[in-house]
Amino acid sequence: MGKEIDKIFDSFGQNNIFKDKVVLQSNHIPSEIPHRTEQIKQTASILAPVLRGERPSNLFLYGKTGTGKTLSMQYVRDELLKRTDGNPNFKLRIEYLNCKLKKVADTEYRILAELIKKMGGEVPTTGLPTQEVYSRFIDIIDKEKQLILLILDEIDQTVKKISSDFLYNLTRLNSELSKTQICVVGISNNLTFLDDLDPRVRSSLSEEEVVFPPYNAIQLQEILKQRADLAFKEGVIEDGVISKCSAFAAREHGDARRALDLLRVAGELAERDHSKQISLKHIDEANNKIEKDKILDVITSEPKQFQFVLNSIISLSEKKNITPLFTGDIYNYYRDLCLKNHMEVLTQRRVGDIVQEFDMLGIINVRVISKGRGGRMREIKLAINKDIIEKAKEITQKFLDHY
DNA sequence: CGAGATTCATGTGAAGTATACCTTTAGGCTTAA
DNA sequence: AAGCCTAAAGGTATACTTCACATGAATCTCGTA
Repeated sequence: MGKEIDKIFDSFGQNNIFKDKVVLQSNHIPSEIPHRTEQIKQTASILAPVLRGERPSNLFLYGKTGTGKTLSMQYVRDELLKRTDGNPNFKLRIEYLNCKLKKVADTEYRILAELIKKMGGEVPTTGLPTQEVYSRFIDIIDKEKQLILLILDEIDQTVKKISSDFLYNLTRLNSELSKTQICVVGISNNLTFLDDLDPRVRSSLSEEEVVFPPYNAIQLQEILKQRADLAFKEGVIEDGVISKCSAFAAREHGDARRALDLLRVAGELAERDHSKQISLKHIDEANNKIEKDKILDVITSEPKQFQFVLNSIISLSEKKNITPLFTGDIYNYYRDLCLKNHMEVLTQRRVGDIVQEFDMLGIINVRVISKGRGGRMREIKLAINKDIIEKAKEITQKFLDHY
């Protein structure tokens, strides 16, 4: 036993793939951001007034996932902080918040609570009127004279739960603040997000806009090469690996984050194989692994009723092998499942909403169809491959066996 | 035969309810002077 | 009398339920050719 472990750790120690893995991790901010100079310049010049202690225009960034929005914004943020750090004349705070985080920042209340926490305050998870949380937020911000830059990432994800009044209020907070000034930077993946917004909100939230176009395959290759040189030891990358990575990512609307993840995971897999090189095979494996991990992660963190519903969908589609499932079938199966396990049964209304949420998560595909006299219903298909379905079923099954 | 009415099974929005938790307040008890 | 604890009152966000109306195309109806 001891020898086995020694073997594992020893071979891990003599890492022959990575030189510096950090540069491939998604939170890493490189010193150079290729092909985004124009966007960074724009952002910087819009936000530059903060350096004189003036409030800049509210700003809105949009582009698809992995086009460097967050990265560029964080780069600009760091530069701004570098220049204001230690300046006694005014204080600059830049707070970044990702609104997509389920159960953390996906409602008005929770976003405010999260912001307060970041500013060093405390707020209970429930029980307070939102208005009260709002005014606490104002209090805590307005305690001392400062300039606040609020970066709300992926606000489009929450637009259904957040009234546009909230966004409007945020952008107009300044009138309620005496010492502090605030500026809102919104980041959105959805290019049509602004169109669905109340015109008042739109005009005040996006006084300025910066668009991030997707990278093309050539640009992706350059990005990958640059980072790979830093991350990997010499010669560990087999020919064609980089171009395959970028091809994969280009297929996904030029998602650079995806490409980098691919490369990193492929490296990890190669390391685990004790290979001397990262081969094309590793890229394929990495592609599966990433997809799988991402989905399984989401499923695992879902509450039990959601797991029951998902389990019903999986079991039903396996058992009957009818690929398009319909709402009614699923609900019946789900209800039996609950009864068998002595669980409370949710209403069909609610289950319908849960199914819709799974659709949003990309685990299933849902389409409302009308079968004429046969009624109207959702047509449901699993959107994940066999391999993942197996695992997903295990997860949800585990949940089930507890009862 | 074809236009319009009907129908089915669920979609969907709004309003209501249950739960878990928060603050405030008033009373009761303890304590120290 | 001041200070502290407790419990009740009054209030909220969130997840879920209830109620009522909306949908959209296959099917039916019925007047017409």
